[in-house]
Amino acid sequence: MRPTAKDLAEAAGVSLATVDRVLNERPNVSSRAARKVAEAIERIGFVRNPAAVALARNKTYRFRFVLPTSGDQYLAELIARVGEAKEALRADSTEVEVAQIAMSDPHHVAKYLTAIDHDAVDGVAVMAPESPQVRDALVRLVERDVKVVQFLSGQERLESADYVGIDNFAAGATAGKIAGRFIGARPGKIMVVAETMMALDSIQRRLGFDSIINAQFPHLQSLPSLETYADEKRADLVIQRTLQHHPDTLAVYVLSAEARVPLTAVWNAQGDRDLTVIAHEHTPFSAQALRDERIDAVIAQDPGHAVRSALRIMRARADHRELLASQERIRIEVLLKENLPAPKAAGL
Amino acid sequence: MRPTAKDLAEAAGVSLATVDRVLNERPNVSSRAARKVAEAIERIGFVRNPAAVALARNKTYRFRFVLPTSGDQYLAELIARVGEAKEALRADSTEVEVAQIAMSDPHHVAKYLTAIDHDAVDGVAVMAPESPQVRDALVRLVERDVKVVQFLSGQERLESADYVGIDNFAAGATAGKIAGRFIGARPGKIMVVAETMMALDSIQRRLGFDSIINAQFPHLQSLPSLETYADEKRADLVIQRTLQHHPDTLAVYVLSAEARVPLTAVWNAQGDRDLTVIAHEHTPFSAQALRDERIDAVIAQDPGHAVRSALRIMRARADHRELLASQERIRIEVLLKENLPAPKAAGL
DNA sequence: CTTGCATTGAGGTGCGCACCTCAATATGAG
DNA sequence: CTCATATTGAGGTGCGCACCTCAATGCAAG
Repeated sequence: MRPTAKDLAEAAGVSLATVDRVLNERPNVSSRAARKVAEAIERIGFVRNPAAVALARNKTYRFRFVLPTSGDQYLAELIARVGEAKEALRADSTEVEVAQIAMSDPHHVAKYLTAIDHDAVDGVAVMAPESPQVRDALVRLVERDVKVVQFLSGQERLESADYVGIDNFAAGATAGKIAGRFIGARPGKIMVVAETMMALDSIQRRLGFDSIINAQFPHLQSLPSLETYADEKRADLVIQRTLQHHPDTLAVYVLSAEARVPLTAVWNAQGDRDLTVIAHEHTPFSAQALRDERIDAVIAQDPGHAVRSALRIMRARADHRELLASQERIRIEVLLKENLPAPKAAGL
Repeated sequence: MRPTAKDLAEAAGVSLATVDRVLNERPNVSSRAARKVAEAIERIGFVRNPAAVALARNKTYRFRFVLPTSGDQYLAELIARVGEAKEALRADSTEVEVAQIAMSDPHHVAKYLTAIDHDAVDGVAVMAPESPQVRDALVRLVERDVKVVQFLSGQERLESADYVGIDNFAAGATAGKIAGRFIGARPGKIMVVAETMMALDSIQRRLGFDSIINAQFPHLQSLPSLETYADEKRADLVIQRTLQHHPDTLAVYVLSAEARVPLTAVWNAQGDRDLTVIAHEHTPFSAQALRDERIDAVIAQDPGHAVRSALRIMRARADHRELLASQERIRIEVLLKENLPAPKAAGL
């Protein structure tokens, strides 16, 4: 039979009350008693019954995802996954909500984060661009004992918070390797497009990409990043111009999650060129383009996994629990037409 | 406040006892009462508190992984992941164990499975080669109300059991696509090596591989499968002979999880040829070879994910619970040197 | 009407723990 | 020694549900 707290008290030679004080880190425990209990825990292999703990605490956890308003397909996918998790966690007294706020003004974001109070929320997963204001606001959140997860965003990593997402340098390097190997021996140029190069993740992907192209594919030259600013007309213009100026363009690498605007522009302007196309994130658009062989490869991070991982982390932190690091590492996935997940999985 | 069973009874206009009968599917409930309760569940949004259920049931779950004895590195990795899960689930009254049995004789495997009794085990995850005997034994296990998961193995899918693992045809197709694109325009041959082609998963991978090579890379020819039977001498021999007979060999595709024997033979015999090498599964060996650029790409299925998925499925089945299908789909991962996970993740 | 069975309700117990109160004892400072 | 404070123990309550017993009611067949 599995030992209970009562058994533990007996084994440690103390009362149940003292065991309770030790287990829940309450005050007024002598170091001698604490040691006795700790030793007994090891000796009899005591493990708290999480079900009983949850029942007795009768606490509801409240976690919030703070996401941008501007909605590309990847964001929509992300929100759908949060919705799924929300349903799945309803049983576990865990409330999950999404707040979408404008990310353009760092002060506004910081203000929003600062207004979050510890009583209303146990943890937040924040997807916001890098800025000192936001970083400070996150630090203050942590100080108020709100668990913080830096979520899929190119922020400087905080010591006091967890990060969920891929290594963007490595993701860029992966894209570079695929591009180089897919292109083959032909010399030529690679067009690199981003929504904006202000974002840290775009910068890191670019650096990773270039590091591989330069080191391993010297016959290829990656052109300066084009920025679309999510503006269709501008994208058409700069992309068309670039393709004209560089007739020897062999490939296109889209750094941002939203590939629709730049790639539509590319397809309009490419003529009869054979371009190797690499984009980021699995979305309905990128999946269809993979199937149509208009995109050759997609570098992706699974949004469902990211959401669940963020929730597991916040929950574990709230309970002062350890977690399985290997499960929380988000993989840099390489998606081709051939290993694309089936669109709608038959309910298993 | 979240509604309890008591609230549900009130809302349904029945007693707690009847609610209990309905919720736990006990006999002696009129269809009228059942309807009233079901309606009230919808109306007030009642959800059982899993913590309370777990506590009241006070049941310990027992799950067993039935794996082969013969140990390649992937199997070792798998067993290590089961060990991790075992530790993690200790708190949740869930016992996880590994049984390694010889898989060479289907009768022996079937006998082992048949000997498992319902009282001792709630679920088994079986990794065994296809055979009618094993399939029948699994069906009988299901009939005895043991939850069965077909685990990472090339078995004909049972209707009554879950499958955890990748689509091996798609995995082979992915390998084919990578091989074709990495090789480029040069015409030549691809050597295909397997431990044995008796295994269904090897066959499916081969079919997937060939389908892509034939359809998309007509300048490439994939040679008949070489079988090593895990015999180093034999591997050396057949591989050396094949390389001699086909000087225009451009790539090697190793179908089996154990790539060490065939690839060592290849490296010994390749001379100054530049070969594109594709293998399966992330192991210390394949990871190191990726880093050394002796393997170009690895097609992998995450063993940690597979183990956790199998456990989640068995647990959900035992509780008659639904589960999130998207979480249980094992991805066909493409690993390059650039997106290889860090060897030892710093504890997060 | 009576008998037998199906259905329902009332109520109790226990799962393992968190959290609380109150009294008893120990320890240290002065 | 005396008082204040720190430490400890005993005991109770409740979390939400599963599982059990027993009595009461319903209903239908004979």
